[in-house]
Amino acid sequence: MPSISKEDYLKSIYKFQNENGDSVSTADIAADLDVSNAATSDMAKKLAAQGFIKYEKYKGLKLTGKGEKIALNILRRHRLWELFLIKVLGLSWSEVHREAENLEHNTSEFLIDKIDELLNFPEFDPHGSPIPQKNGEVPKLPDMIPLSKAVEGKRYQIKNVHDESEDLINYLTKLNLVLNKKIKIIEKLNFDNSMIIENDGENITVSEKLTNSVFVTKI
Amino acid sequence: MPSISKEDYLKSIYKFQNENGDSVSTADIAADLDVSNAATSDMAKKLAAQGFIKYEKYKGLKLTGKGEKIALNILRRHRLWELFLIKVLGLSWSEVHREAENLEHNTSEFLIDKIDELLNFPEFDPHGSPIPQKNGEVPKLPDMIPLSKAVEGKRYQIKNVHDESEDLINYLTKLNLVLNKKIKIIEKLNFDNSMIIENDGENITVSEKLTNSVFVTKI
DNA sequence: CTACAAAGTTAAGCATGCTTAACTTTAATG
DNA sequence: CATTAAAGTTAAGCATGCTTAACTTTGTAG
Ligand SMILES: [Mn+2]
Ligand SMILES: [Mn+2]
Ligand SMILES: [Mn+2]
Ligand SMILES: [Mn+2]
Repeated sequence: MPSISKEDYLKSIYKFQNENGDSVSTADIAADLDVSNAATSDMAKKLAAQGFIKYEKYKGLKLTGKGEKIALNILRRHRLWELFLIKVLGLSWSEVHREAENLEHNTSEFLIDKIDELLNFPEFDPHGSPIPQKNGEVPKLPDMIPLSKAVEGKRYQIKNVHDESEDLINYLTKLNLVLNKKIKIIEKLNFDNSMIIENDGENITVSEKLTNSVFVTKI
Repeated sequence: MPSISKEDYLKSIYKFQNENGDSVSTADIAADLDVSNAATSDMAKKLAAQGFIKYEKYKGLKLTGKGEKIALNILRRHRLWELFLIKVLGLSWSEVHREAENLEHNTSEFLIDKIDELLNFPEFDPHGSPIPQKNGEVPKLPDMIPLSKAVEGKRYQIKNVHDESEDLINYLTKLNLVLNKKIKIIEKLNFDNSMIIENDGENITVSEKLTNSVFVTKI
């Protein structure tokens, strides 16, 4: 089994690969994990030596099947813990990510399966992200667009929210822009790419940073 | 905050101090944590430098107030997790210790308090050991003796079981010698210090190793 | 196609927490 | 009280995972 650090590297590589396809730059990983580029180059060699990634100097990192399996397993642990902490222990939407970031590396497969069972084998976590199943399958997300690409006058439903920033989640909670919420786009402002949307019958203005992190489906 | 290793050292020191009083030898800690004596001597210096223990070369280790506070906090985490895993997730008596050994270092104070609350602020863990409370107080155990010191013909109740050995716990479960069980001492055998006891109306023979790890009160 | 900035890698070094081997202190024995 | 075995410590070294500083490669602009 890889170390805790290696698990986090593999998870991060998976994330970027999943978002942008293909191979991932050391700089992206470094920024994501808050370590130096040098540390990431170093680790890339070790991960490649152990067969978790393909790594060509200056060309980026790419998970092997073996590496992806680990990454998905860690994501599964992370997302099951998040859901469990909300449903069973009453933690809030914004608190669970940080907690899960540690628990994901310190739980036996056995316990994870117990949690999975207690939650009745859920497919999505509290941020709308798919929970990899025990057999390795990843539930399909609906066809989403970032809220920033939504069209004036149309109605949308919130289906996924990037969960890394506690500030973002706290802000969304305050605005009551929670998962599965239905909203309407009132106006897009070219000036700063902010947006006026209708939620709970009220018009609110949201920034570009927010609209890039919230994913929606058209109703 | 101390590292995970340091937390385990402090917990171990507390355990021996609590059992045998006074100061603890490096060899005891080393055996308990399955590291070399050298590693323990090394760590003793570091723990002393940080004010967690008093350490005199060749004279043993002793927790300071600061060190004891950490040790009790880790014990609290450990024992709350054990109870939680049994009560909420249906793990078995023998499985929880190993799991808790990792979880105890990777949970926020906040989450621990939530677990405490959900369990309604319990005083004892599944092995009968006291759970240090949030305010630092340690619930009092009844006056117990090791089963090995029990007297022929008298009746006793199981009140505490050392929980480090999964084999022991599995064996006890098989014999249905569980917490709070009432038993009667039929015979003590001087030959090998084994004992014949009555449990569920049946006579069973148990070894000295077992009777030294099970603690009882006289009924 | 050259020069140069940006991106990425290598090198050297540090902290932590271990190991084994060599050495020192303690305490029990005669 | 001198000897010696047991207990404990120090020394040297290793693995992991970081850091900063120096260097190399890549790709783009002139
Ligand atoms: Mn998360
Ligand atoms: Mn993590
Ligand atoms: Mn335990
Ligand atoms: Mn532990």
